[in-house]
Amino acid sequence: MPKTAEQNARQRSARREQILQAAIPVFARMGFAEASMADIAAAAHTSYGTVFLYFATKEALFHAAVLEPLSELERVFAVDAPPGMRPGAVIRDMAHTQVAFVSHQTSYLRLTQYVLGMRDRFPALAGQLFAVTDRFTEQVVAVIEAGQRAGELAPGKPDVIAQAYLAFLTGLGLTVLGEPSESPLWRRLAEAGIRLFGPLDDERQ
Amino acid sequence: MPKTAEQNARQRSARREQILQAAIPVFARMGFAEASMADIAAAAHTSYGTVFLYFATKEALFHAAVLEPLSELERVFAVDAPPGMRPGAVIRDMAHTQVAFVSHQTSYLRLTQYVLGMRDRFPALAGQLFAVTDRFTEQVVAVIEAGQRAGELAPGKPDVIAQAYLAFLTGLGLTVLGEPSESPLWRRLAEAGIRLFGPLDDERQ
Amino acid sequence: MPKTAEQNARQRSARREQILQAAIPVFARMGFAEASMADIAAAAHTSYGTVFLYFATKEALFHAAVLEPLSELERVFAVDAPPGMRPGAVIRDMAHTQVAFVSHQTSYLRLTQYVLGMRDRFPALAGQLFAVTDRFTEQVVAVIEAGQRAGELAPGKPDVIAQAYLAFLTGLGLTVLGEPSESPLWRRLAEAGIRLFGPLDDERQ
Amino acid sequence: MPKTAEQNARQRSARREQILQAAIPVFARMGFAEASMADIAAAAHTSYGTVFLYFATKEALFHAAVLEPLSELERVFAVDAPPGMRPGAVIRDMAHTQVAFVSHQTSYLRLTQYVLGMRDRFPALAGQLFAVTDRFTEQVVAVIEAGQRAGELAPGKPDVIAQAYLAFLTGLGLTVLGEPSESPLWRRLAEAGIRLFGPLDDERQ
DNA sequence: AATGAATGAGTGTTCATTCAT
DNA sequence: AATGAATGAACACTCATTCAT
Repeated sequence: MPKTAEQNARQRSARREQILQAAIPVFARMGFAEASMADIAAAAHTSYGTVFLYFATKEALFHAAVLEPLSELERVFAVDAPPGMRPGAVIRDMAHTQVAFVSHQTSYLRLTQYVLGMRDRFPALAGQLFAVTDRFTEQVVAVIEAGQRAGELAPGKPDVIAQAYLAFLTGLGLTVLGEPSESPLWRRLAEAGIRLFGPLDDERQ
Repeated sequence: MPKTAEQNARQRSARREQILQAAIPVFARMGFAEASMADIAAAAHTSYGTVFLYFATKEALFHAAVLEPLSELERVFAVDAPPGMRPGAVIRDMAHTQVAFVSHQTSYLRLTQYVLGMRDRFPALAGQLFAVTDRFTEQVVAVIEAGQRAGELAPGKPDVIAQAYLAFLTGLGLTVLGEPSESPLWRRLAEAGIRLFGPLDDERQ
Repeated sequence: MPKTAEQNARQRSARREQILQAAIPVFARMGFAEASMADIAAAAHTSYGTVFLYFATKEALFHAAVLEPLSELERVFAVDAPPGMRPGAVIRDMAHTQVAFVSHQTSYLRLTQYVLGMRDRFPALAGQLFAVTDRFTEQVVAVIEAGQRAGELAPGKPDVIAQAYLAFLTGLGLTVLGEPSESPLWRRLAEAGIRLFGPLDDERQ
Repeated sequence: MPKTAEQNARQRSARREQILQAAIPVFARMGFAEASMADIAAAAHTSYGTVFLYFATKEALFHAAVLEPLSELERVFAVDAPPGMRPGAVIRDMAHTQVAFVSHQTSYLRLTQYVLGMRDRFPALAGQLFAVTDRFTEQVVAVIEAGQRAGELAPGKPDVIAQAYLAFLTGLGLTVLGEPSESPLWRRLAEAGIRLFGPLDDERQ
């Protein structure tokens, strides 16, 4: 009995995902040029030729590896405060969530940092990443402004603060070495980062 | 009549430096694998073969490009307060100096971030870079402790704060896009970063 | 539908042999360094890259070219007299067989002589070749001793005679110029070489 | 006081000889392509550039290294019997002298064998070497004919015998491994080789 | 759809030759 | 004359892409 079209489509997209997920850590570890399609095929437990059935070129696979997880990233990094939550608490939550995410998604984040570092080599991809960070920064700016209006944050240019916070988050992925994601260091670093916002009720946990 | 040994030595070391300085931005822009020795030779205004007279292999050139400017970096990043200066002021000075450095040395810093991101590919180099950041963190910890003892900084684990500051500095290089080094944004970012230390007299300039 | 494993294996080993056989005369004519992999690929009617699918490096191909035909060589050079044959006749047969072999396998023999001449460059290979000649010499010594005991050969140190005969055989490959293998000269040279053994019934054909 | 023209010429030719003599073993060990001009300069204790003052190209140096010692070789290999000496004794003397020469001049002889093996690569040089062996063979033929006429040698085609003897001499250089030139083996091998001529008075020393 | 062998363009490295000093 | 730095052509080896099965 032949498979239905839907079964076929499902299987195709599962295989595609399997290759994509295998490619991310390989690209993150080796960079674009030194990651070979053979490495990726091996990591995905597929044969060499099959990779090309799903991604026409290495460049296309790289693009997909960089861009497809972006929406998930953006979702996690979206600042969605429950209505009525106080801005200071929103920021606290946000920072903890995002630092926790950094502590888990090392491969993919390192890949994005690789692309950011090689802007000139991957201008289109870097552009998309900067668009995401721009949208992210805008959201953070809005929360900061709310916090400052509510008197919960010290004054200061919100866009600069947001950019400083983004730099902090980004740098964490590069400079924190081999810390397991359950380590209490991550919570402490999140607390330290919160100071960038100038919280006036300086209560620590 | 052959050149004197001294003439030769001087010329050789000048040429070596010329190639090394040309290699840094090329490696920073393209990464190790995609930077070709021909690119580097062209950037250094030398012929292809000459590069190999001064660096036996591409790997050797890359190592030199990453490691040789390190001592200069360490000198700039050293925290050397004039005796009698108050810790809060020391930190303020330090942050401004270092952010200014980041705003100028984009190529070399991006190269170090590239190496940090590819730890698995360049373990020896990454190890050396981490040794430098460790020494740097130790110095920052000492200043923070002094500041906390003097009552100029809010309490908080000094090592965590120092690491957060390092992440902030590192992230600046990656996330700030095409800002000229004279832009006032850099000063503002430095001010924002200073908040990581928890300064109690929160007066801005 | 992919090829079966067996089909693949058979095709692979045929292709490997094709490349190896093509490499032998090229290496014999040009030596290791001056034979280019492109030459060999052309001689094997394969593309450049394909050669590397079957031999990882030029050195590996050279080793295979020198060592793999050795067992065939050793088989031809083995002295296997029918039981009851008289030692003098055994020697006569052996010499004719071996000189005939030299007259045919010019390429491969020249390659072995090249390796013997460059002992310092190819110590491992030369060692293997000397091991073969040692085994060969032992066999010849045994026949000489039998012949001397039977009174069919003049006295004389058998090992020295065997070595002289080996030198004679080896030298033929280098000094005889462009003689077709059917030329009667080869038979006459074999007869001349037989004199090294000191045959007492000096009947010529 | 400036050097006289003659002093100059003498110094030039001494320097040239020094380079040439250094080149022979290097070419013999490594072959043409793998011997670098830098190796040769080092072996000759000259600077790199100086080699090119005396030999315009590597090819020219190789030609000189192969051809210039040829006349000396031909002199040693010349069969110059004292008038009145019996042909059998002439042959005995000749063989001992020539085997002794082989035992001493390993480098240069190996170089000539290298050229003979690579006839297609060095046709002009190989041609010259074959001319020498031809002249040599002619002389040996003459002695053999005299010996056969005098009844001191068994009958047999003199040119075939001479060629067999040449093969024997040539092969000695390749197959005898690391035997010091004073070893008695060389005398014994010479004796063994003499049998090629079919001496009728088979008295050994 | 899946496989992996075949291809050849691209790059690091060597080294004979040139040449300024 | 002597030196050794500079040059670029040549070659081994890699690997993305194609394609026959």
